[in-house]
Amino acid sequence: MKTEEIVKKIRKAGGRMTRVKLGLVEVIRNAERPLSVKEITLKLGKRGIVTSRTTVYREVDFLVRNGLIVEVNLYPGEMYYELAGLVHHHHVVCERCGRVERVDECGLMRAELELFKRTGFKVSRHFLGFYGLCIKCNQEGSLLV
Amino acid sequence: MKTEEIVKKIRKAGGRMTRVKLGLVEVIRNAERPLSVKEITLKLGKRGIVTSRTTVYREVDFLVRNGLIVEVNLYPGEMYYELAGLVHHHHVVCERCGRVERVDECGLMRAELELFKRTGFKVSRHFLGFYGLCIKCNQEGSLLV
DNA sequence: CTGACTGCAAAACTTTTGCAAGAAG
DNA sequence: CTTCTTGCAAAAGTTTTGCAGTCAG
Repeated sequence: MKTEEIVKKIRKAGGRMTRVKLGLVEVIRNAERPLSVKEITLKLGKRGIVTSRTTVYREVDFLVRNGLIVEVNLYPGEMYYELAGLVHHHHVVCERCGRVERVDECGLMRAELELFKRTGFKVSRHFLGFYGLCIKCNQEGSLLV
Repeated sequence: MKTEEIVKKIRKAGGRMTRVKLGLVEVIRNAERPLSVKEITLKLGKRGIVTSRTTVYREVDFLVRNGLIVEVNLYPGEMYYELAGLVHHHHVVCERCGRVERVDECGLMRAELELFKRTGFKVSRHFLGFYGLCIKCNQEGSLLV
């Protein structure tokens, strides 16, 4: 999604172009994994956009409601966000070092179709996360705690 | 998992047989979907086991650490729990009426194997939830809001 | 000007922790 | 009698809300 398109969507939704809104989209666009509100606020600060967490919560809410970013229920305790409209993918979470990576491709479309045929449940989205040990932590596992 | 086996596991872990621990396992065993701590506390109360949420949090923690129940990251905001050792399955969540149902069977084993071959990431568990409209809400969708 | 945005303080929630009293084994 | 359990109160952490001042269009 290009900046132009984003600006258009924000305008269409009655939103105003503020430093937080634009910065937030940039921060999320440049992140290589979903970010929490705390992380977003920090990254905004590093770009010189000092703001309150309250404002970030409100802007995130606005952007989610208008389909510019999406919630990712990656880990309990807090919600994560990533850019909407990415190629469909899922996440791999290392439970030791916390690294999060994307897994492109997903073969769940057929499963959803069959679910619908069998039960009438119409899936609009799904969440899939793999939790385990990344290759690095797996190798270190035998040495360290 | 039978009650006997559960009692044995609790003993082995150094836990004591208290009304909360036993009641909690029964409540979760009889639930047809994962329950939150709030729900567990309520259901315990209905069985005459009045306790504090603090205690439920602690017992849940004990039971998770000892593999008797498992966390289910079903919905943001709070954690859900269900009995461990069930046949591997996932959940379908209706975003309108909130109904949660199980979907047995899951074809992710091969995906995990391929992930390991490709990246060395060793999956220990995965979470998959389908979110959408159940058949009832889907039909009412055109009539109501 | 009007309505959206901002930020502080405070509230609402879930979850965790300290501590002293109570109970299981 | 040892150590786990319990529950209250308080703390910690995320998220929401009220309100008054600010700013975009």
